[in-house]
Amino acid sequence: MKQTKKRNEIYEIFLHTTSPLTAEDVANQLKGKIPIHLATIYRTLNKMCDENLLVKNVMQDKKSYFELKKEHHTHHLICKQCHQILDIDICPLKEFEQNIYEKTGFEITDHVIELRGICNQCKVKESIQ
Amino acid sequence: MKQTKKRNEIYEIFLHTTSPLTAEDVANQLKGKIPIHLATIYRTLNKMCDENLLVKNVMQDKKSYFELKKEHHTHHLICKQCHQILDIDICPLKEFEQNIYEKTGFEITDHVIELRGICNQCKVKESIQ
DNA sequence: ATATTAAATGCAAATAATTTGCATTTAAAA
DNA sequence: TTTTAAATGCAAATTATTTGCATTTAATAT
Repeated sequence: MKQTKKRNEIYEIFLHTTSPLTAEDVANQLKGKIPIHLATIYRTLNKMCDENLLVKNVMQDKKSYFELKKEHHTHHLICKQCHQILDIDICPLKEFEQNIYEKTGFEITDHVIELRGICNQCKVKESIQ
Repeated sequence: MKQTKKRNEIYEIFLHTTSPLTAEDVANQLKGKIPIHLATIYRTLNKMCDENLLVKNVMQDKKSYFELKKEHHTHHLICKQCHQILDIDICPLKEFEQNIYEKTGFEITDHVIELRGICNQCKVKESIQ
């Protein structure tokens, strides 16, 4: 792969964000900074996934979300109110997958979890009103 | 809501299938039986979700999957080889969600899990060759 | 330093799942 | 049986994403 300004700028964004981003999110962050076509962003993001720099993940809104690939994968808490996405490091499926394997012989190789609800701040705000 | 032949036929399909179906899956099952437009299928499926007869769920292939709504929700094991979808009744997130709530105050109200891997049959087949 | 080559980019057009507007039909209520 | 609101078919719109192609650019060999 070739080192370009655009590629670096995109990668920088992920280095400074913990929550998953769509191609459009990336485009918005680059707006005003550098001119870049949305198709290029898509191509770059997908390539970075192939190179194992990022991971892609389709959420219930039918959009692809990208984020930095980490050794130990993380999951996310998505607040339905303020749309903020919180990272959690614990994976609740370790044991479960082992269990399933023992019981059924089905070997789970990868999983996606989407957790939605109301974050603490929003709940506090709600209770005040 | 109005009782129609088409609606009933669609609902019947779900009563006799355990795995989640796309609108196209439904269309294929109805092909030859009754003439029905794909748009009608989509509208019916969505309405049935509003009526809490079905639940919709977007998977990593970016398609919407529908299935019968049950009291206790189920999860699925998707075989990457034979594409069969297996139902599992256990939900691995009960405790976890409680835990998250206690630690962070984030109240998880709904979750989606997609579990992919290789089913027992496919693994056996593989080992034979 | 320069020429060469393969990858990256921009742009417009294609794709694919799903939705929607509108005219027509049909089930249920009056 | 008439009335009315919901259901249906069809074509066209929508939305996120991909792709073909011409052009530019970074990395490589000379």
